[in-house]
Amino acid sequence: MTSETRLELEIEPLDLDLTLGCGQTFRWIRSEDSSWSGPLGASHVRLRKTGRVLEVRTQAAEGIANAVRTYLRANDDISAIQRTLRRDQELSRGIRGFRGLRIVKLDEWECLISYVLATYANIPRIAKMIDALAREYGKKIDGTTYAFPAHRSLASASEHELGRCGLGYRARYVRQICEAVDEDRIEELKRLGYRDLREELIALPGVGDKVADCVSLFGFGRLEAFPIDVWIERAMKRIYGQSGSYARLREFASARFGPYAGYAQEYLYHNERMRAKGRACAFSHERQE
DNA sequence: GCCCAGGAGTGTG
DNA sequence: CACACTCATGGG
Repeated sequence: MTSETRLELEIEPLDLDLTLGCGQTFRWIRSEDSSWSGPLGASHVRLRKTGRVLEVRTQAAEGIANAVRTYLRANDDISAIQRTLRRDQELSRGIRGFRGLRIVKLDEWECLISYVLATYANIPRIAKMIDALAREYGKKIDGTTYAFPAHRSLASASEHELGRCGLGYRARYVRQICEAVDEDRIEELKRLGYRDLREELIALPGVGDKVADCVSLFGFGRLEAFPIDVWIERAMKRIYGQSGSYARLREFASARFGPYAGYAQEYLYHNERMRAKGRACAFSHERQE
């Protein structure tokens, strides 16, 4: 007896394939008609972009328009961000093709757990672990979709039970984080500046430099965060000739990209991955050896 | 079978 | 500070 809601939004620029396709978030599924479906908060939505129109279909809920706009960071001024980043000589030639790549705003708790799971696992497996957790501990949204588990629900599970979702050694970290962080703690963290937030996140078991920056960026929306994984490390060396410790690379990125380092990171990340797949890539010049 | 994965923790030089 | 080793397991 639930009726489907259909609405149209305009969020520009926006490329769903680039934004939801790989890396930032792990729960969206692309259909053959190039629509994307996935859980958004407590609802299940289907997104499709035709021209400038973003079509949203969902079974649920008031406020879905705002939820989508928040999730896709509709208020980010991509043109202004790209104008700023284009001052970087190396970045300037390629980023126009990434205009539709937006940073997403994930739920803080979901993001924290997801990126702890993401350590030393590839993307298909990360998606599988999260899906298993949602199926086991998340609230059922509709026939096949489960919401990401709330803190209360995950906290009720033992390490062994969590391990049955295929988490491997990560089960212990999830268990420990459940003990160290609850909803109130998340609210406190929201009020911190990036540096303090980062410090508090790193203090958590299973959270190091990279995960702390991913959670700062995708969960807490701190656009100055610059997560450095193996792909970014390669890009920094290949394009800028930079290598060394995490702190050193982070300082380089911060000085170079400033308050929008997070967007620069996404552009570099996607470019490097496309390059590895042998596709046309934006910033192609070599600088190694 | 092999190699690698959006790393982190721990120990050592 | 830098490096080396381990962690548990699944995808490609």
